[in-house]
Amino acid sequence: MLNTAQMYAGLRQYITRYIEAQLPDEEFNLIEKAFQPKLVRKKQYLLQEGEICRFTGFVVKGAMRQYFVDAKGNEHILRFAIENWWVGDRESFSHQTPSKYNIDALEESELLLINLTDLNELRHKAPSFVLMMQKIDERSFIAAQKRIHASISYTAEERYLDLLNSNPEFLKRFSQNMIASYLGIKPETLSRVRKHHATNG
Amino acid sequence: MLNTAQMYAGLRQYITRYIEAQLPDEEFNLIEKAFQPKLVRKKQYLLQEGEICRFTGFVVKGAMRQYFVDAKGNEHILRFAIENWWVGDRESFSHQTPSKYNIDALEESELLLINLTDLNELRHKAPSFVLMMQKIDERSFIAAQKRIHASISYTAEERYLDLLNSNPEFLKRFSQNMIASYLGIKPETLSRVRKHHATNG
DNA sequence: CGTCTATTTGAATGTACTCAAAAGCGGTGG
DNA sequence: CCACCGCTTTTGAGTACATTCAAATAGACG
Repeated sequence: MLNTAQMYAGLRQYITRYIEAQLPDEEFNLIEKAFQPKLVRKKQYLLQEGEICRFTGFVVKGAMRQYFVDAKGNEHILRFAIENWWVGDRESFSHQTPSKYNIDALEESELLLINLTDLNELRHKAPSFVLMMQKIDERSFIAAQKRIHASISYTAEERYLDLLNSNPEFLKRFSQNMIASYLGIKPETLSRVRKHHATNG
Repeated sequence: MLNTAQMYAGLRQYITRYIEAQLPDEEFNLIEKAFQPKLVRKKQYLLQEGEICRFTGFVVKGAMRQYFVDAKGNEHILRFAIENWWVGDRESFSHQTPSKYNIDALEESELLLINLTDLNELRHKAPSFVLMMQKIDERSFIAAQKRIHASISYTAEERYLDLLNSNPEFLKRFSQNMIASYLGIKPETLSRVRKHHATNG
């Protein structure tokens, strides 16, 4: 359990690293004022399907997932968010429309939240923040594109190996049910894939 | 075949609509200077795998595709770009690293290209352009997320119906081979899906 | 310890793929 | 105008990969 000073320090460090430049105190003070700390306990929701996403969150500590439930009742995890990742439904947040997604905590998580009004204000007052957002958007888009690349051309086993390579920490941290859901396969299939991969090459 | 004035007029109209505000002449003059017209004939490449993507392009007229070739030699189309869309490999362009993708013209296409240096200059000099880019990034990310959503939870038929709904113009404009590749299925499967959908509901 | 959930294993099924061949379509040249 | 060529689309039969359903085993947590 972190105190608020530690949480804001985490955000500051993140921004500084991200923009690869000094972050002036006066800018960070504005940023600090705009973000509110929030504790989300395991299995609690930050967002539920049908709600409008009012916040974008920076994960200081913990692990969240964003998922949706399809017509057959199957859960599909779209993304995980762990320390130093951002969480929220971009579409719902920007357009202020109901979300198709649920976001909940896989572990007790400590977030810093900002709402759309405050974020738009920061866009005008804190150039460092704008730069950071630009870079995040770029990175998010590239990550999304890689995911599309993987999902349209890889088999279940290849997607697993790709994840093993790109985000090995996920495999240690999350249950196989969660990993399977993220990979777009069934837990039984993931189990078989792992067995096959362990015995063979 | 358009003259250059018509091409720049197309870009100006696009930006104006996108930012939902007036675009000052002095800003547009800067933008105009930064973009170079380029004609790409059918089947010609704008980018080939292994090259660094030096340009981002605005499609004034025509149709382009971005695709990659997997280990088995199968082509997978990541995205199409038609009139008023942007084309380029974002990752390669931003990081100036070799691209995994090919971009070629499905029809004779007229583009306006900008390189990274000029784009970064525009970022400083043309606020309208920055705003437009912000909105494009957001939109691209949301579109990518939808594609992930579809590819991890929909069957071949559902993906086809989703495309039929979201981009019906693609189906009129591109061959079934192209559509199949975009959907991540084989042409034979698409043919069967269409037959099934035509006879049944 | 007992309960609940996660993971593994097995057998049958289904969806999409591969390979092969036929049919359709568009453009070119005789 | 028709014959031919190349390319796309369709159709068929067999196959592979992943799913479903069911049951057994293993782990986690109170």
